[in-house]
Formats: sequence, structure tokens, C-alpha cells
Amino acid sequence: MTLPQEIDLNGVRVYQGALDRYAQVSLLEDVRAILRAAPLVRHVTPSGKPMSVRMSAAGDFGWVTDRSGYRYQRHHPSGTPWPPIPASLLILWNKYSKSDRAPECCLVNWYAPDAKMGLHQDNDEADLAQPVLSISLGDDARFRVGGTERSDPTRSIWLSSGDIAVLGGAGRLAYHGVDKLRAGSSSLMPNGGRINLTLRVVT
DNA sequence: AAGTTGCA
DNA sequence: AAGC
Repeated sequence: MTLPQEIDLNGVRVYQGALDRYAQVSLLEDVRAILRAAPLVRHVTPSGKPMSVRMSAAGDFGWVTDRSGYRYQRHHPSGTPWPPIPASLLILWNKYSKSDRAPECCLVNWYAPDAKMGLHQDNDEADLAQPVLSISLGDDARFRVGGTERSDPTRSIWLSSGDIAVLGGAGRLAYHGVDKLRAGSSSLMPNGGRINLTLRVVT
């Protein structure tokens, strides 16, 4: 990666090379601290299918799913409150989100090398005028982005460690997902895999 | 192989 | 169904 570059996919803005190696290492340490307080969980969808992506969160709310459905809640499934969102992430939110509100949730999504996430919309938040900011760490991931209807055509882009994507404006309700990882493509995590951090305003 | 659609 |  040379200079940071901005790409638009159906209203989703992707800033390639936004974070240098030092910032990535530092964020990874922050994530490790979150996961010590709030361990990764394998959620099931409302139909009872386990997701391949393991999840945790920081902030006032975390997103969870089980047979009762999708929702934000104030506690880890173990019953403990989520740890605070690290200051490093609040700074990135201020730099990239163009929002006048503070994020209330930082989802931590862990992708093992064979994990994926199907095409979906983020629409469990109360104020859809507020953007969602996504940070990639670790292995490259093929990120697929469609339109606001499931049947809309999709395009894909490979996200690398240190890339930032913003789902805002026209892209806020774009269908999106992760098809596959390029296992072992990043030296950030020696054992492979990917971490995606998403900052959101929930209420 | 990749991109859509249908499912309950 | 954020899965198959």
C-alpha cells in the first residue's frame, strides 16, 4: 500500500491504507483488552444456525442474536457490562464518521480463516442517519456491497489490514457481507484470521 | 466461479 | 437467515 486512497462502492466509502502498522498494532492491543473483559461468543441466528463469525463488543451496547432475534443489549451474554470503547477508536470515529454524536457500540467481529458473513443490512439502530464505521485488522477479506434491496447487483473489494470503511448516507442501508478471507495474508496476526471493528450509534 | 434467489 |  502506498498512499491512502478513497473508493466509493454504492455509497460505502472505503479508505484504503488509513492506518499505518503502528496504529494497527496499537488497536490490536486495545482489542485484546476488550476480549479479556468480554470474551468472544458464537451467536446463533433466529433460526438457530450458528454464525461462523465470533463476536464481542465494547461501549454502552453490544449487538447480539439468538432464537429471540437480533438486538442491542447492555450486557455480554455472561451478564457483565461491556467494557468502555478505547480512546483510540473514539479518535478514529471523530476523524472519519462526520457524526456529531458519540458511538455507543464497538462490535468486535472475529473471523477465523474460514469464516464469512452473508449479505445483510445493518438496520437494528434507531437513527439510520448515523453512520457505521468499520476497521479491518489482519487477513484480507473480500467485502461485497450491494444496494438497498437484496436483489440489487453487488460489487466486491478486497479489504486489507488498516483499511477503514464508512457506511453512511446512501450507503448506510447497503447490503454488505464478507465472502471469504485470504488466509495468512497479513503478518499482524501470526496465526491468521481477521478482526473487524464497527462503531455505531445505537439509540 | 461468482452472483442471485428462495427458504420457513 | 448476519445461513444455507
